[in-house]
Amino acid sequence: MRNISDVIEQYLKQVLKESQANSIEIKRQDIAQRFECVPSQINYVINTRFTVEKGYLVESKRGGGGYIRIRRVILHEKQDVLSSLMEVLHEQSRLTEQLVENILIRLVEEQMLQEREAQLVYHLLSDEALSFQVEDRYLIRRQQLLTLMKLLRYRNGG
Amino acid sequence: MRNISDVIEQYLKQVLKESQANSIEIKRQDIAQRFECVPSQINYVINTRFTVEKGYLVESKRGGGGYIRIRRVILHEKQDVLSSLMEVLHEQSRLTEQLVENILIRLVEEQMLQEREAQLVYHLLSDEALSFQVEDRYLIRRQQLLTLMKLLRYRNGG
DNA sequence: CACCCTCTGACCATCTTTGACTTTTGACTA
DNA sequence: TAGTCAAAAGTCAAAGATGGTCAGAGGGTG
Repeated sequence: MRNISDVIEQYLKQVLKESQANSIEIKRQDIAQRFECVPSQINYVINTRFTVEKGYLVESKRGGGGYIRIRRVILHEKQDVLSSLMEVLHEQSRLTEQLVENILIRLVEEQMLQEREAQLVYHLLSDEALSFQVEDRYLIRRQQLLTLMKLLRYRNGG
Repeated sequence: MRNISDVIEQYLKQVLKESQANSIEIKRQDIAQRFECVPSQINYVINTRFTVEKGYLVESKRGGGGYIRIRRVILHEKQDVLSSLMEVLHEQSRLTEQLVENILIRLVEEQMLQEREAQLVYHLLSDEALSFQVEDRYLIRRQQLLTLMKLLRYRNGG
C-alpha cells in the first residue's frame, strides 16, 4: 500500500465490515497510535475517504470519553434531483416563500420528503418565522434548504 | 461505557425506572462513594443530564438529613409539554445546539415528533447551517422552535 | 516542473474530572 | 433562645482528556 492514509482507510473499512452493526466507534488517539501517525491524520482519512457522497456518516464527541463514530449509510438514488434543486438555490437570489414552497413540493413529488416534513420545513422558513430577520431571510433559507438537501442525500436522514 | 458521568447517568435512570414512584431520593455522598468519584461529580451529572428540557426536576436539601431528589416530570397533556418547552425557550438565552438537541429528543420521546423530523430540524438549526448568522443564531433558533411548537399544538388539536 | 495528495504540528473547542471554598440545615449546648 | 458545630449539598475555576482545524511542508506523478 502506498501511503498510510490508504492503510488506515482499509483498516477502518475492514473493522466496519466485520462489525455486526453498520457502525463503529473508535478513539482517534488509539488509531493514531496503532499506525504511528499524528492524530490529525485520522481526520484527514475521514475527511477524504468517509464522506457522505461515499456513503458514510461521521459523528464525534470531544472531551473525556470522546469518540469518533463512523456509520455506513445507503445513498438515495435520486441524487440528480438534489443537484438540480441545489443549482436553483444558488441561482435564485430572492428565495421567496413561494419559491421555497415549489422546491418542497418537488421534493414531495419525488418522494424524497413526506408531506408532513414538507409542511414543517415550510413553516420554519416562512416569512413569519423569520420576521425578525427580514434582511437575511433569503440567506437563511438558502442555507437551511441546502442543509436539507445534504440530509436527503442518504436514506433515513440522520 | 465511555466515562463515569455516563455510568452514573445510566445508574440513576435505572433506579428511577425501577422505583414505583416517579421520583428518587439519593444521598450525594453515597453515590459518589459507590462510583468512587468526588461528590461534585454528581452535581455535574445532574446539571448536564437531568435538565428541565429533558423532562426532569431536581430538588435538594443540605445539612443533616440532606438529599437530592430527582423527579421525572409526568405530563398528561401534550399541551403541558409544549408549554413547558416554550417556557424553556424563553428563559434560556443561549440556545446552543446541545439544548436544541435536548428539546427535540424530548419531543420525540413524547411522541409529538418523528425521529426523522427531529433529525431534520436539528440539522436545519445546527451551527453549520447557521454559520453565517453567528450573531442571530440563538434568536433564529428560538423563533423557529417556537414556530415548530405552534405547529405541533395545532397538530395535536390545541 | 507543476500540481495534487499526504503528512505534520501548533493551536482551538468541547466535555469531564477534581478539589478548594461556600452555603444551608438541624442538633446540641449554654 | 441564641450560638456553635458538624453534616450535608452547591459553586466555580483549573486541570485533564479528547477530538477538530488549518496552513505549510513534503512527496510522488504526469
